[in-house]
Amino acid sequence: MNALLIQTIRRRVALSEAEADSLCSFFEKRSLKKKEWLFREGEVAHSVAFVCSGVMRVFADDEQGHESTLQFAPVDWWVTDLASFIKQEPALWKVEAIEASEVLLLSRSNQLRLFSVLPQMESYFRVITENALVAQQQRLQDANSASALERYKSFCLKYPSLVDTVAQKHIASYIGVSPEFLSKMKSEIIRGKRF
Amino acid sequence: MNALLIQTIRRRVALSEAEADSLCSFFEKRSLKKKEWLFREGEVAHSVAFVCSGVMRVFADDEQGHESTLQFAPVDWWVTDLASFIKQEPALWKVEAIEASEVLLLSRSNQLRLFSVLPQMESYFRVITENALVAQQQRLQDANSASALERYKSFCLKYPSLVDTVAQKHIASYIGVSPEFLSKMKSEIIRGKRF
DNA sequence: TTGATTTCTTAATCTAGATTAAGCCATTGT
DNA sequence: ACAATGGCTTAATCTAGATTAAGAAATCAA
Repeated sequence: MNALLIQTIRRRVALSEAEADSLCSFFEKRSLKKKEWLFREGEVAHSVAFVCSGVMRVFADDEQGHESTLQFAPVDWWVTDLASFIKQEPALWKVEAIEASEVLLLSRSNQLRLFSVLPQMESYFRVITENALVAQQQRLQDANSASALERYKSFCLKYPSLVDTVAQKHIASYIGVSPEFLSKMKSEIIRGKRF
Repeated sequence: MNALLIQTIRRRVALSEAEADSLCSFFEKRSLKKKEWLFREGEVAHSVAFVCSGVMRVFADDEQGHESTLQFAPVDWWVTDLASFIKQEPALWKVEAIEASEVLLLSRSNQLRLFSVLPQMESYFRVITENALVAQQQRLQDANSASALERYKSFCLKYPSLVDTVAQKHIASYIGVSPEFLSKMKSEIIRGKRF
C-alpha cells in the first residue's frame, strides 16, 4: 500500500479503500542506484514507472553522439518510453536514475488487466496522457519559435526543484542548446543583463 | 451514419452495428470553406473535429508575429486545441480549413457522455492520444537535434499527400524554418545536391 | 588524501538558418 | 480582362547558437 501513489491518482479519479488496496497489488517496487538504468534503447520498456523518490531522466543519443533529453521525472511523475511500452517493441529512448530512486513498476500486461478491473484507471491514464500531450505541444512550439533563454525560463518554471540539482549538461540537452551556451546564458543572467 | 468515421474507429476498437449507429448520433456535421475557422485563439474549442474531406491546420502566432504550425489534419485525422477542449477554457491555438472541408464535430459534453455509454470509446481516445504523444516526442527530438533538411524529409514521410498541395510557408512554419530557407533547401534538393 | 575523471566556464571562431529586400509568378476578386 | 494581393525565389547580409579548445572547479575512486 503506497500512500503517495494512491494520493496522486486520487487527485484525478475516485478510488475506494478496497480499490486502492487492490490497485497496489498490480505494482512492483524497485530501487535504483544513481546512474542505474530502468532500460536502455533496444530493450523493451516492459513497465511504466511511478517515481516515489529520486529523479529519473528519459533521453537518447542523436547521430552526432549528442544527448537529447525528452523528460525529467521527479517525485510523483510517471516515466517510460511510451512507444515501446504500448507496442512492447524495442525502445528508442533510455531511462536512467539521475540520483538514487525508488519506483513502482506497472507492467503492460498488468496495466491492461487493471483497465478491465478498475475502469476509472483507464480514465486516469487517458487524462494524464492528454496532459502530457498538451505540455509537449507547448514545448514543441517553444522549440520552433522561442529563444534559448525563453526555453531555459520555461524549464525553470516547469521543474523548479531540478534547476540546482540536475547537471547543467542535462538541462542543456533538455532545452536543446550546447552546455557551453547554457553556461554563457547563466553568467549573463547573473550579471543581471536580462531574465 | 458516416462510413469513414466508423471504419476509422473500428481499426482500433470493436463496434457492433447498433453501437456504430448510436455513435454517429453524438456527432454534428459541418462544412467549412477554404480559410474558414473552426475556432480562433481566445475562443473555447467546444468540439474535437474528425476530418471527412479537405485539410485542416492548427497554428498560433508567436510574439514576432510569425506563425507556428502544430499539426496538419488531412482526411480521417482528428483535430482540436486539446488543452482548450479538455478544460473548456480559451484556446491558445487556432484551427482553419486550408481547403474546403467537411468535418464531424464531437462536443466535449457529448464526448464525456459517449465515454459512459460506450466505454470502448474511452479506450479509443486513450489510444489515439498515446499515439499522438509518441509522434510529438519524435518531433520534439527532431526539433532539438535534427537539421532543417532532416525535418523536411520527416514531414514528407508523415504527410506525403500534403507536400505538393499545402502552401510552402505553412510547411516552413511546421518544420520551424523561414519560408525563404525552405525555398533554398528545395532548390538544392532539385539540383541533386543531397536528399 | 590524492590522483583521475567529469563537469563547468570562458573565449575565439565558425555556420545554419534568419532577415531584408527585390523581382516574378499565380490567384482572386471585381 | 485587369489590377491587386499574396506566394515563391534568389541573393546579400546578419546573428543566435555550435564548435573547438583550454583552464578551473567539482566529484569520484581507491
